[in-house]
Order: sequence, then C-alpha cells, then structure tokens
Amino acid sequence: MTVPPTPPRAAPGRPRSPEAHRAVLNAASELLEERGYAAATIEEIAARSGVAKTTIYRRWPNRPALVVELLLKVAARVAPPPRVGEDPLEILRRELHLVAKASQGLAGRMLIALLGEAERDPQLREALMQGLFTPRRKATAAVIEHGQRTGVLRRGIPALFATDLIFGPLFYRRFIRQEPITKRFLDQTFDFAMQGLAAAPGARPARSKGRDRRPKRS
Amino acid sequence: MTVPPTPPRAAPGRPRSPEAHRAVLNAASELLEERGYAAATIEEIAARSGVAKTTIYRRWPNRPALVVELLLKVAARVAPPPRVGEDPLEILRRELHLVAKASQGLAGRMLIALLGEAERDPQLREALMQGLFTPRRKATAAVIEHGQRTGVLRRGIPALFATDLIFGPLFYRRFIRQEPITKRFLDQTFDFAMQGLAAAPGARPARSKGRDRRPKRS
DNA sequence: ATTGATGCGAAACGGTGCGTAGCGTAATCT
DNA sequence: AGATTACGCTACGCACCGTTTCGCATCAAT
Repeated sequence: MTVPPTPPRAAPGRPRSPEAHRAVLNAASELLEERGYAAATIEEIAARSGVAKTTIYRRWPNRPALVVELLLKVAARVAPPPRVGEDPLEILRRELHLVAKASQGLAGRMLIALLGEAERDPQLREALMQGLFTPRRKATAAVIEHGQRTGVLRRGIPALFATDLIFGPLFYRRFIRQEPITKRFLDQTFDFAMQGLAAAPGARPARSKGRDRRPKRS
Repeated sequence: MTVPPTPPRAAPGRPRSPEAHRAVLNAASELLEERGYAAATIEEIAARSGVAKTTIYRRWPNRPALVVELLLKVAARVAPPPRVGEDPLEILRRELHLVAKASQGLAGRMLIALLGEAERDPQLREALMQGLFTPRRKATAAVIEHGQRTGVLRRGIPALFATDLIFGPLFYRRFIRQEPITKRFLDQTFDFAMQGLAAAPGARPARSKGRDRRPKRS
C-alpha cells in the first residue's frame, strides 16, 4: 500500500471524458427503464450513447459493474439511508415506506436483475453488499439502537437482526414473490414488527451503562 | 377445459422417450450442482445427456422452463409442504428449518438463478408461483389457521400474511443478501414471529371444541 | 514545439450459446 | 403397408460478448 497521500501528480495522457461517462450511464438508465435489463446490452448502450464500446470497457469490466454504479446512484437519490433522530419509530416507519417505493421503481428492477448474477459473481455480490446493503442496514440499526437507548424500543434484540425482521417481509414480497407492495401490507408489517420490538409501556431509558439487563422473555 | 378424463386414445406416431426425458433432467441436475446455472447451457446438457438439442427443445421451450421442472421436483423431494397436524407451533418450526436447509442446497441455487429471469419472463414467474410459492404458502397458512382455531395462535392476523412474516427474514437473508443461514438465526426469527403470533396464555380456542387449549411457551 | 502517454471512435475479429431447419432413421398406431 | 411423430445429427443465422487494431485527439512534461 504505497499510495502517496493526495498525489498531486496528475496522470499522464489524455484524461477520461466525463461526458462519455455520463452519456453511458444515461443511455443505460433509459434502456433499463424502457426495455429492461435484458435489452440493455453493452452494444445497445454504446449505440444509444454514441460512445464506443471500447470506451465503455475501459471503465467497467462488464455490464453488472456498470449497472451497480447506476443502481447506487439512483438508490442514493430516491432513498438515502436514514439518520438517527428524534422519533425512532417514525423514522423507521418512513424508511420502510421509502424503501418500498424505491424498490418498485428503476432501482428495484436493477437490483432484481443483479441478484441473479451475483450468485455466480462474487465481486458483484461484494459490490452490492458494501455499496448498498451494509451501509443501509447499519444506518437503520443505528436508529434502532438509539431507540433502545432512549427506551422507546426494547433492549436485548440485536439491532441488525431487528432491521432484517422489519425489512425481510418487504423484500421477500417484492423481490422473491414479485408481488406489488400495498400500503396496507407495509402498515401491517410495521405494526407487527413493532409489536415485538417496542418497549413495554413502563420501560425506562438506559442507565449509565451495562445496567440494561432485562429478562428477554416478554 | 375439454379434456377427456384418461384419454384412451393414444397419440399417433412414435411416443416420446421417457429415458431421454430423465437423461436430460439428470444431466441438468449434475451440471447445476457442479458448475452452476451459467454453465448449464442447453448445449452442455445435450452433450452430457447424450440427447440431441432438438429433442430438448421439443419438450421445453427454453432453459428456464427446464430448470423450473427440475426445481419443482427437487423441492417436492427435499421439502414437501407442511400438513395440518397436532402441534401447529412445532410444525411451523420444523417447516422453517426444512425450507432453510433446502434453500441452501441445489433447489436454492436454482431458485435464485430463476428469480432474475422471472423479472423479464411472466410465464416463468407464473410457473414459479403456481408450482412453488402458492401451494407452499397455502399449506403453511392452513397450519396457522388450524392453530388459530384451536387457540394456540392469536386470531385476527391473516394467515397468509403471517406466513410471510415467518419466512420473509429467511428468504431475505438467503436470496437477497445471500448470507448463510445459522441455526441461531432461525431460532431467533421463529421466536420473534411467535412472540407476535402466539396466543396470550389465557386465550381460549374458537368456540365449541375447547379441549385443545394449551398455554404456549416452550 | 516536440515528445510520450493515454483516451477516443470505428471497425473487425473469434468465440459462445441460442433457437431453427433439413435429413435419414426409428418407433408406434390404424 | 401407410401415416405420423420422435430421435440424433449436422448445419445454419443471429446476437452479444470481450478483445484487438488503427488513426486521431488531448493532456503533461520537456
């Protein structure tokens, strides 16, 4: 790892064209929107963007890598990860609805296409985990931990596990069964999860530290 | 539906060879096991099975259709749907573990590969729903409804929805995040779901036949 | 201004798998 | 026997992949 910190030395030669980069992502996005993942071949993307195939391959090793970059961009735009704040329950509820909405749009279509390929492509899986799932799960877990500290949520349930309990049914329905997500479904899911996660009415906030031994049996 | 019940009229011409059928499914199964979905091309399957490509295409319109048939067979073998019985909680718990185990084997690998294609192939999606998900969900829901009638499970929660609450986190973890399933994870998931689904200790069965009551806890 | 390095577009390539067609042969029914 | 369908084989056109080659463009360093 001999990397100069902030290397002032610019790379020699002609720099890569940002326009080409944008044009490719744009064309890919349109194709995915209009005709789906199968139709968004590299050759089609090159044709529509006016960028040469070689230029595309110079930046991305293959199609999934390109789509991942696009997915992360779109996801960050339409559904930024939640942040710890005043009312954890409300934050979680909003997050669930936000993710549900995003999952029904372009981001969802991209994700579902990538998941199949991720089975055979460990690098792709890594990229999805580190770029999408891990940060989001961590952010959500932080909200939950905050709720546990302030006494709104029951302690004793690992926060990451709790996030999976909240979001699992949604993803199962949207990406595995591929059925539409209704508001009713989201409300039911959230209510059910909270039934198990929320603190009993009389619970108090956490003390200094370590003092939060509670019998986990409700 | 004008289908003659047990049509005695045999089709004219040479009948299709059951050996060829089996040989194809066998070869496909082996290839999927050894080298994954991507490597299980029609040409490879034909080569390994000793069956001509044309013969394969005469039976299945494309590769997904073939893999679906294989998946349904394997799923029925390694994890037959649950049946209503004495102890609903135990049946559900076993079912969760059984599905988890199956999802980590060949069946799971096939399913995950098919899901991506199902996005663009409505017929494939239909086949997966009618052949796999719908019957299994119905069977599980029946177990839950039985539990609700006998008072072991709380009433008022739609049974199909309840099944998704139980299995959602598992599928999310296995097929979306593609992380391994631990016994601990399954136990936690099940306990959590039951916390919300199980009847309060004092609950009574639905009407008349009241003998079956039992306080939950195990 | 020249030099050297890199990016760009265009064109062509070999490779792979798809799904189809033509052919001669095999099996079964009437 | 004749009709009909399945089988294996070979070959084909097609689409897309990922790579290579080439001439020109664009940058930094000299």
